[in-house]
Amino acid sequence: MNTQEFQDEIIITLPFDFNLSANLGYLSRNTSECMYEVENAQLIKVIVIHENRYLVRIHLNNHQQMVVHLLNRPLNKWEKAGLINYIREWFDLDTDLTQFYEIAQTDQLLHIPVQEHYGLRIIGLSDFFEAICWGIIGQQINLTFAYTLKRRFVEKFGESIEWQGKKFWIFPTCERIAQLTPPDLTDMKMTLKKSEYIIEIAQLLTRGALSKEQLKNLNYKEAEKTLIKIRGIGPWTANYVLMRCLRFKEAFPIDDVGLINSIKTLQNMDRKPTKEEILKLAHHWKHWESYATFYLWRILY
DNA sequence: GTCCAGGATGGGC
DNA sequence: GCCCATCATGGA
Repeated sequence: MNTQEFQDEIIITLPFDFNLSANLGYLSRNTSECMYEVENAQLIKVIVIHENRYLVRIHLNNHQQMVVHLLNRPLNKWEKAGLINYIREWFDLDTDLTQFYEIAQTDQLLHIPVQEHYGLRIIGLSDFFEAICWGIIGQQINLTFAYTLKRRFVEKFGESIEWQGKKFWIFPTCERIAQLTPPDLTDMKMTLKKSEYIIEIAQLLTRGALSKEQLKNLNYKEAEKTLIKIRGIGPWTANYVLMRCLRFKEAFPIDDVGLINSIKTLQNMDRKPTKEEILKLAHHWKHWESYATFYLWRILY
């Protein structure tokens, strides 16, 4: 094999309106995050594609291109193509935001967050199981505690790659979690219900009764209905997963406390807005509800 | 000590 | 279909 077919660096061309610091700003919003590390305008993460693990470091070069360095292994050309696809989807690089920015410019809620975080894209959670677990973990508890629970979960049941004395974690597989019993999770202070939900869903995924590919073939409403039928996944979690993992632009976690509080703040209200009031405000966002929500979150977190 | 948090479920009506 | 008690723990 000709060694010149291998390489450890990839260049990715970015949309003109992409802003790395806006995106790293989102990624560094919580210091307890355990699935990647942000430092000195660089992002380090383990990316898993077809059970292959790539430890990557991402930063910008002087030409506003994304530079991806492989830290644990070289790539052949097929792996390179797969990794580029993964990263383009992760940062939603193939979505044209022109229309969203036009809408936002004249929107009473969105014009401020969009001005402040221009260039931000919805950062994906490509791993379907991770997206569902993160949704369930985050139900009805404050974000700080949610990050603590996720870290315990990942460090107990996930694997890691060591690099320069640091561990970079891989989210636990559904196969691993499918073998657990609820006490394995309640021990780390997850509620019994959430423990049951996560294990049941891991078993669904393991036996192929639910998959990201299956949902990809459905339209938004069908996919939402499919997810909500599953115990532990309600309207909020379904839309969170559809937004961050399946990338439906119209996904809208309208019950989200963060969204509600963000609107309360921006509207200078002395009470929380009702669902009807939010729907009225969101009327102009058609097909961009997910992006609107993501930008509104940035006001608070 | 009190209130709230990136909600969901199952029961009653 | 809507309302509501309950889950359950930690953060502020």
